[in-house]
Amino acid sequence: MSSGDNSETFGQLLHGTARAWRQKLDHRLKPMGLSQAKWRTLMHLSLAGDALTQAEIAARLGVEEPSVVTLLHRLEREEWITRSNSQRDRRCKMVLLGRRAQRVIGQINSSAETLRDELMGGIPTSDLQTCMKVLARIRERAEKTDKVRSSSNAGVGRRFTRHNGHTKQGNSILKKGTFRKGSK
Amino acid sequence: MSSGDNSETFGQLLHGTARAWRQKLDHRLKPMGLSQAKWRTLMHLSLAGDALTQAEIAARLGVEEPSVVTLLHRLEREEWITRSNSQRDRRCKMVLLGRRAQRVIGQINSSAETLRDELMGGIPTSDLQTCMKVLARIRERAEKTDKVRSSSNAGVGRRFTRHNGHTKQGNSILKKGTFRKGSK
DNA sequence: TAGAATTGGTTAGCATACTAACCAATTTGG
DNA sequence: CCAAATTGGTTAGTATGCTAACCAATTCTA
Repeated sequence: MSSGDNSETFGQLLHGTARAWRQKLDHRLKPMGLSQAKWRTLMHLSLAGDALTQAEIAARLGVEEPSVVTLLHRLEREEWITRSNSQRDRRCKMVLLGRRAQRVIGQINSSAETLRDELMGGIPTSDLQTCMKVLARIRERAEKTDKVRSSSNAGVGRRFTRHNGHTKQGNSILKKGTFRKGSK
Repeated sequence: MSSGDNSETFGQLLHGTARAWRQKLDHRLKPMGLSQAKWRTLMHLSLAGDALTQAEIAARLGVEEPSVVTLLHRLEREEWITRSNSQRDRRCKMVLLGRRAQRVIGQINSSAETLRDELMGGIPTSDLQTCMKVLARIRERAEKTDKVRSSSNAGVGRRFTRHNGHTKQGNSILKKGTFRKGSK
């Protein structure tokens, strides 16, 4: 019982808050046929202003690639996005916003922003900054691989690798494991 | 572009941090055959020191009841818990820690606590407190039902309602909707 | 006290995310 | 240039969580 057992741990609070936020946003976006995961995908596409590959989307969303596969399938089925094969790299699929999304992306973003303002309004900016600093620090530590000896790449390395002519960014989630089998 | 669009929004950071924390804990607990969801369930049971109903567990975990059903199924299948029918209320199933869990609950908790210390160590206590205050405030707002007119129950009411002789606590997640159909 | 409402639990169906394993294309190294 | 490694994408299987709809037991109320 060494640490804080009174009331609630930081972790519980962190998860509960993230969950409540996500739920609320899902609820708000529902009438428009969206959810947080979908909205975030569209938002990143809109922000990029250009087609992105699935790998880039995964990196920006901070999720694994298989997760975006099904996510994009759903978005495509509902005509929020379109996918096409890249010219320069036949492995890649370029994802871009469909008409439907372009038409309502503004509304959607402003809905998310309204929520943001409702949830954070009135909280002193300095407190918010402290909070963000703390969260960033925790996330940074939590994202470090647990102890897979390899020393020296603790830094920020390997950003903006351009192989296909596509710009890549690695927005945290730094592809630690690689889990590829020998492929026989 | 009224709010902070530079670098990263608070929401992104919040979710990313929660996700990274969960992933890390899952990874640490994996060798013991657990995950965050399972560990949290066992922890609450251990903390209660007594059998709990599924509804109580749901409330403490901050998830919906159907979610605990499958969670408890998995925990039962792996012999972490046992379930039995309540004497006083035949609707209830009392859930309690199995031998297996009792034997290792200490280890598990200390594993979680070690992680907590690793992630938060070195961060000024006052910063942590500010952060928790901010999070609590955000969560509180996010948990308010969106505008379902019903006025007056904005307060903290309806806690520790005891009907079956079981103690209930409603640890946030305040059963807003109730979504019951007329049952014909 | 009988019917209505509520509560505890469940099932069905879906959304989101993960790991493991794999294929096809591209890049790298000798 | 060719084999090996890497990279982009996918499928399969699982975990976790949700809403909707329902049954059975209990509590409330007229």
